[in-house]
Amino acid sequence: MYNKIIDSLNKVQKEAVFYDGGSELVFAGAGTGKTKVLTSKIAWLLKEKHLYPNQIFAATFTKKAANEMRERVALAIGQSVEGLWIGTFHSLCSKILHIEADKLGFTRNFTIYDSSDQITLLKSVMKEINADESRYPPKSMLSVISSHKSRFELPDELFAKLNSYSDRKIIELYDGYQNALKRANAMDYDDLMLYTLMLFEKNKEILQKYQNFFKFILVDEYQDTNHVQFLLVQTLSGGKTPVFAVGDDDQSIYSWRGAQIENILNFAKHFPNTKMFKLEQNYRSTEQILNFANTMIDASVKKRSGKKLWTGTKNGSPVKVYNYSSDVQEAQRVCQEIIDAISNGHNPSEIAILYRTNAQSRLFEQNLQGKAPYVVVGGMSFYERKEIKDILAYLKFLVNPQDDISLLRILNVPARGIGATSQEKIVAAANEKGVTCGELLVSGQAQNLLTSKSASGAASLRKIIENLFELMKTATAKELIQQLLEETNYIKILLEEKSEEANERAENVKELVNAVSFWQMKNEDGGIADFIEEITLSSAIDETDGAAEAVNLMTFHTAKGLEFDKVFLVGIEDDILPSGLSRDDKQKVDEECRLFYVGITRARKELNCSFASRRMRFGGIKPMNPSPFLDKIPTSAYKMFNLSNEYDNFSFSQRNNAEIYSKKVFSYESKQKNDDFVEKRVYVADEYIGSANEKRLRAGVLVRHDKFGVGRVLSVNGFADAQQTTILFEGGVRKQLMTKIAKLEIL
DNA sequence: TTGTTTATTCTTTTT
DNA sequence: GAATAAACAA
Repeated sequence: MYNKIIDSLNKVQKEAVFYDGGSELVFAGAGTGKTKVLTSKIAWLLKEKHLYPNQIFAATFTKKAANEMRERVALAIGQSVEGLWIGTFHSLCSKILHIEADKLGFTRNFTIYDSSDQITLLKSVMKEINADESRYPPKSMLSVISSHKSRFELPDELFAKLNSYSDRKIIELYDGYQNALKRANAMDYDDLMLYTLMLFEKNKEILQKYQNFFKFILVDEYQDTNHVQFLLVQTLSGGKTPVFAVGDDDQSIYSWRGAQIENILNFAKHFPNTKMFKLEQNYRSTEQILNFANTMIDASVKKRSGKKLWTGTKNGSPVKVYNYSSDVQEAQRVCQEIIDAISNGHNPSEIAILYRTNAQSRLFEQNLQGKAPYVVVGGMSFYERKEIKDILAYLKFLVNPQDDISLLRILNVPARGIGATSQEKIVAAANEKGVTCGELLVSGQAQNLLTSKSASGAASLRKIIENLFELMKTATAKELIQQLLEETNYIKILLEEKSEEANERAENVKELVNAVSFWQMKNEDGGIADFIEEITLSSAIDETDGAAEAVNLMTFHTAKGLEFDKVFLVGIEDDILPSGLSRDDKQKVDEECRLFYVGITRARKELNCSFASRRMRFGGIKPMNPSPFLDKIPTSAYKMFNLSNEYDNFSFSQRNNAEIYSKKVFSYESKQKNDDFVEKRVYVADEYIGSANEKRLRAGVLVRHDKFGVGRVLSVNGFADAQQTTILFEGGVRKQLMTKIAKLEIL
């Protein structure tokens, strides 16, 4: 098998795999066999260089990629690769930290806080130091903190170079947040890497241990590494261990998460005697799709390493670009085409709908519902649901009793009479005594602080927790969660509500038990702590069942690394792609362009892009324009279909119906409410008409032409250079003009 | 203290 | 439109 795989490599791929002179950087364009090269390299190291699996450190971007590579390596060398250090930076660091936690003042069973835990914790810190939430929005504070962390900027140094009050408060928050995490024996995502790096910097013996341990370091998706990750690789390599980095600057789409595209562009400077390889032969897409991608990114992004993908695959079908009248029509048409394709024998799992934001999935789901199997990857995950987070909070507290965030979440869940006032009392007492809330509760001191009703609630929670602590010593993960549900009556209380929603929640909780059981079968000696860590470090893509035969719906970001025969890129509109929040910053716009590029290059055989002229956004219908990225592509690179004048009335009435149902107007009896309904309806219609009054060129707008004078636009067809405007001028003169040439002034 | 309704705010991407 | 916060009633 090994020889067969090596033989199937092309010339450059072979050179990269067999190179034996130190660090390497492989620029691997989309679909050029990146994973193949990585797995071949690992197989080569094991087979030809006789390394042990545990001497190889390989960082990937998702767990799914790691698993896939592990399997492929095992297949190639025909034996198990147990012990291979392969995973995301987060999970690899977590593995090291679990071993070395005590050197950093944590215990082995520290908790990893997810984003909602982070917000709760930060908010509690803000309360403590009197930071106003409207002035310091927790969410944006967290992103500031995160970017400091990803650049390895610690609170102490930041305090040293302060200049204004505002800065100081933010660093105080950062500092307070870090201390609170430590008190809770918890780390956030950034901490996993930050603390590993700090461990290596502080403790040279430990660093040497790992440096001697690893004989080869591989990093996938190198363009998406942040500064701390770069430092980790550099430190671990120590200038000696070869680093094999693979990446594509054209697919750098995570700068908002701290990724530095400079890492890949400056790789040769950072690692001595780097050998560079460029993979440019694409094995995935048709010539038409590649041409579409290449011309788009060539024209839009200047700062690139520069490479040109090419393919031997001719005879593909042209890329299609559709202009729809509305988001509703877009969803209907796209879904109908998919349904037809499936009935013509297409495999649903080879079809994908990709969009910029998760919110866009809804209309597509509605139109596929009951007509075609589909999966929505990402968005609100199963583990983010209230009921699941509740149960997990119990489990997290049991694993790490210092975890106050989890304790406060379950303090009154299910309701046991410990409201906001009681909770504040406990928190205040804990702060005063310098202990955790958990300690107060378990020791029984919490009860003494409270009024009789709340005190008995606290006592019953204490009892539950003590029982579970005891059970945890002997029970399996599955038994523990079952007993937990039993003692808290969680499911029973839900079922007593007798509402559809509560029933569904109860079902979800049962599903969690199933998930634990299933996991336990695969991880026989794993404890509940391992289960929790696995799900907190999983991404949406890891959770999806690859075997499911279903149409895939996901964001451009989530789609990175995947490929499908038939791809629909929807909502390719200005203000969505690029996002309105990126529009003013050239660097951000470039990243959005690369995001579009990532989307395009997911397609193997067929690519369809679409944009709508109107779209429901922020609770209203807004006029939309095609993405400026489409303008950059020569019209010869695709086939344009303008359907913006069809089905207008249909989408109109459907929207009004949606309005009626969403407001539940029919459920109101009173006359007054019915009047509201009428008003609402008029309002909706007004918005449609209102859109024409905006300073945009579309039907209804008054324009002035140098020669023909003032006229009213009847219709606008096509876009970019090919866009034509039909105008009825004063005196009944009707003209069809090329927008680009006829300098129209919008009145 | 708890559950419900109303008001307000904020709308990107995720390990 | 949705999620969250605030206000209110019980």
